Amino acid sequence: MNKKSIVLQTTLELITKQGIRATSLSQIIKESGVANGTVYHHFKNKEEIITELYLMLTQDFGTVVMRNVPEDDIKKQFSIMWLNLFHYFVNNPLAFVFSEQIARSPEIPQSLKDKARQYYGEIENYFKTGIRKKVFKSYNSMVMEELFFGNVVSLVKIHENEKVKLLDKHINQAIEISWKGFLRD
Amino acid sequence: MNKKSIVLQTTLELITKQGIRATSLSQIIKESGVANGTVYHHFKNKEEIITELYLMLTQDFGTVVMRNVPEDDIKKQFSIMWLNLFHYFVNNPLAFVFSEQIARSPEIPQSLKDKARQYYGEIENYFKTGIRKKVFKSYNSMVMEELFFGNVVSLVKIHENEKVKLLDKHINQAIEISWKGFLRD
Amino acid sequence: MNKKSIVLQTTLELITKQGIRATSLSQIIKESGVANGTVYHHFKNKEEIITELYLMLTQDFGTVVMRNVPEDDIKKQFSIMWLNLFHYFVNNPLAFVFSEQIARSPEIPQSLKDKARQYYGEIENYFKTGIRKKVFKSYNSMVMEELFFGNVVSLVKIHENEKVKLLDKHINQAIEISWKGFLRD
Amino acid sequence: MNKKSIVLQTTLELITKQGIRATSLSQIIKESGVANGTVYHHFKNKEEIITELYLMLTQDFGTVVMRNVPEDDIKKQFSIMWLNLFHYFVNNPLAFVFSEQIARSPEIPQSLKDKARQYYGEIENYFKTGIRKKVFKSYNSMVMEELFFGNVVSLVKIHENEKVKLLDKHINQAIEISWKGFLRD
DNA sequence: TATGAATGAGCATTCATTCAT
DNA sequence: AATGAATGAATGCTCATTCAT
Repeated sequence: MNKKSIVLQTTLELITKQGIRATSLSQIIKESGVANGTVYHHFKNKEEIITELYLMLTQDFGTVVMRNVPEDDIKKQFSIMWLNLFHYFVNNPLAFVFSEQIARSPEIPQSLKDKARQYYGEIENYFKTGIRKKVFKSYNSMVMEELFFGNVVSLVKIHENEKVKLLDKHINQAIEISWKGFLRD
Repeated sequence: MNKKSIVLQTTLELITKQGIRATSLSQIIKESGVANGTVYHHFKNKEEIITELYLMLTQDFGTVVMRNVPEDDIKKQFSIMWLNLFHYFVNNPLAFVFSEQIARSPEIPQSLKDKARQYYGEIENYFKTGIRKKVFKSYNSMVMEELFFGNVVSLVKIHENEKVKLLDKHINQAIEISWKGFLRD
Repeated sequence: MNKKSIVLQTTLELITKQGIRATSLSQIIKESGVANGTVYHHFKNKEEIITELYLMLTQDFGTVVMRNVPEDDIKKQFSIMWLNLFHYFVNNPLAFVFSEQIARSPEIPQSLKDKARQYYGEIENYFKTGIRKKVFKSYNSMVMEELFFGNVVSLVKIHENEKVKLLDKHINQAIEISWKGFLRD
Repeated sequence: MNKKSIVLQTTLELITKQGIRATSLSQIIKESGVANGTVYHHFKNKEEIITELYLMLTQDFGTVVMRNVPEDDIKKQFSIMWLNLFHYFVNNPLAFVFSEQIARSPEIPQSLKDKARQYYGEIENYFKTGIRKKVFKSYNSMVMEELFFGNVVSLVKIHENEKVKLLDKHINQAIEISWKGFLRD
């Protein structure tokens, strides 16, 4: 494992723990046991570390969400997508942090935000298909996506909070609530 | 308007624009035109400014959410609560930022987070009543609250994004989706 | 003597010894015994220290050159001006360094360079008068000024070199050479 | 063109543009497209690049100044030498920068400075001959050289300044002024 | 001959905070 | 109540240089 990877990995961990702004380069350097200049040999500046990290994490985002999604059953598709996203965030806290911070933080350049947006393309397609098939009511697709996404996020937040033990039962309830909202009456 | 208020107001604006971590005391001082020491005369440290700001913003949170909520009609209650929360966030971006950052950021002490939690008491009651009245299915109440809350947040985010013009139509769709999810079949 | 003056004085000495670029802020801080942040309390950045120093040094430049210059005798005027400039540079090495570096160095903003230029106004007038009085041949006045100035600089350089002891005799020779060059045949 | 030459050439250009101190090795490396270590393969350190460059530029200095200088006519000799030097500096800005910086900058070792000095030997001889032939007044020869040299430099500076268009007329005036100063009355 | 990873001292600057007035 | 001089740790970054390949 070369120094560059070490830096990336360390940064990943620190940001996950503390957020982007709270993570200083000095901390990254100290934690990773790499020399000051070494970081700058591999990265142009601090932002580039974060950008690279972000790209690493999001590049497989689209495929992750669609993993094991069956061909036909639109309801099953919903559950699987929902859980895929949920587990992805739970297992990739940084990806979650990034997703949450994307809208606001100026640290993440617009180009990246746009790139992230495109990963949702598959989700958008899903909802449009659902509407065409008369399963979902014909709501605005951006609203649908955002609510779907937000529902997953809400559950991840409960999970993260750690004060409450999140059970499978709760997750299934959330999926059910989420699903029902979009249905045609 | 005394110096203390000026500092609070300036901080409010800066945090809204840039987030908590990105807002430095020097910036607050420069922007507010107040002297270095004056800030420290009124506040013990930077954290105290934020805490005080947070308390200012959230103290009327509970009443805001319940404003104009009718006695009987549970569906109308839902819409009004939903919109109250939505408009509150749209008009108080800092409150929104805080809400979003509460879960994660270590800058906000746990005591405050707990305090914030209690404001949701009214919402919790609402859902419990709804379940008792057999309008809502008996989901876990924390899940319900969090999803309700998250749905509002999702819409605020669309609104904030500014790329898309959020119309009343979209808001009504969101409320409908949100409401349907919780219903008994 | 307040901290700001100490910083200015220390910087003056260091730049005189080492040149502008060779003088680091850390050095200024160490040498002046002032805290890091104190410097930045008084100056916006390193450039501002240099600018302020430069203005301090050059503001009396014009009057210095014309000090004790007699009314009538154009030859005596020449000698006095020449010596005024010479001694000014010898006694204000930084002013000399600055003068030398003005043309090239990008550290000194154009606005300052222009300001410096205007101090030469008196010298320009002197030569124009001399031409009108048929004492000097009618050379281009910028050429005359620049050569006059350059002659002084040449002698200061010999003086600075320290390898050769510069005697009054040499200075007088230089003034004579300088004077004769401009004369009408 | 091998890597070593590329490095030298790039350094030459950068120093000409920015001065010695402002030119960093990293810049040289970036600009020349040569690898980090390659520079250190060819040069012991940064100073050696500059030294080598300096020697390259000055080695033909003596011959340049004396190029096409006629045998007899002492006045014609003066003009030619003057113009040779002028054009040399105008065409070799780095040589000019070096000449200007020689006296002060500690980056250039004394040994080099002495070496440069010796190139002026021919000029020294010229003036001594002139004095012997009773054309020049018997001024100190170092003073004469330095003023001669300084006069050329003054014109180069006007030329460099670019604000004023330097015409042949001006150059001829400068040569005339320069020449007249040294003459026996 | 040429490469580029690695280093750590040093740089200019920003930060939250203290304290005398 | 209000000021602003003073502090020094910390930040992001550049530098010249070393070394194994």
